[in-house]
Amino acid sequence: MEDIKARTVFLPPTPERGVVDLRIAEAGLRPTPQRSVVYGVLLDHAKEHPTADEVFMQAKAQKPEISMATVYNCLDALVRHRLVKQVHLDRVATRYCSNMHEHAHFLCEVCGEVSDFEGDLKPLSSGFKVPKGYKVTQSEMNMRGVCPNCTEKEVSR
Amino acid sequence: MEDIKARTVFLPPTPERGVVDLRIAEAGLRPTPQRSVVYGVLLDHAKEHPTADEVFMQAKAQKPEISMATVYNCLDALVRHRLVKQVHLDRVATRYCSNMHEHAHFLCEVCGEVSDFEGDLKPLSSGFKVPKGYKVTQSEMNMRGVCPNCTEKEVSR
DNA sequence: ATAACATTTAGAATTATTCTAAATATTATT
DNA sequence: AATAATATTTAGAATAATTCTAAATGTTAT
Repeated sequence: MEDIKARTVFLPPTPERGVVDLRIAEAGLRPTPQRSVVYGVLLDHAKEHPTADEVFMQAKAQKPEISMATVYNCLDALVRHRLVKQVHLDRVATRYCSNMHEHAHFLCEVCGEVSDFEGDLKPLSSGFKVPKGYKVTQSEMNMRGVCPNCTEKEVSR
Repeated sequence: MEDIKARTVFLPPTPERGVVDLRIAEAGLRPTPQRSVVYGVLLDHAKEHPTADEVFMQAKAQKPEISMATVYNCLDALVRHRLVKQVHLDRVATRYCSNMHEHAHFLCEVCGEVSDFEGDLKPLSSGFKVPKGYKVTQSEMNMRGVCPNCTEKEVSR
């Protein structure tokens, strides 16, 4: 079945339009229509970990005048205000993630799909020795390998 | 002092030329002059976590005919054969790391310097729940924040 | 109402990376 | 040793992601 537990554990229900603006405001950002759309797209597509380009296309469907530059501006603002996280999985496009619960990312090297893994990113509890004097504000844990779907297909060759 | 423990803990002595070729061969790669130079640069500059472009410039100093395409080819070959690791810290250029001991990376958001932190990247020991069926072959842990040098400077303003 | 400031926009510019096809080097086969 | 097959390197073009720029628009403060 397509219902892989790892991908569903964390996802909170998508908030209604309006709540999105509230969250943006709470984060200390002015809730412009563009930011709402961009953040809304990310909340609706948290599982897919979309790239800036994918966000742009989705956003455009809702607000045809929006520009790529604005998407980048909004994404940067949302990241700075801790509403979304950047995911740096490989040499190509950065992905964005609106799931702010502690979790790691997994990239399937066969199909390219990104999944969420539960766990603690706080350096100490995750077993990393942060040397004295370093102030850690963000962490990111990424893994790669083969997802269950692709393992199955490989076996049946 | 500049001698930050976190950055020196892991670094093995740079192997002599020839040993470099041996290691490349052991990894199952043909040791071409270009690969030796590229791998040598990475071993000599492990602390700096250079980008492809920085590797290119260093390599060029030793072998002026080398091309950027070759640097990318070599880096990819070295990564595939597990002699070096890619470090994906942000939206810009990928960095390369010849230190294959278990460790995390830390990016100082003020000065941009990358440091190594000791710790275990194996998902289980680092506290991540890998769901059944996922095969993890590589992990990467990245943190960001402010390094001791920059914290000091900020305080003294 | 006006000034100051923030945000958005289109498009150009930049940067990192990949692709392409020819040249060169290496290894295997005769 | 000569030839064929294969792998690697090369320069440069092409692509893709991201950043920059300057003008237009929108918002907040005076």
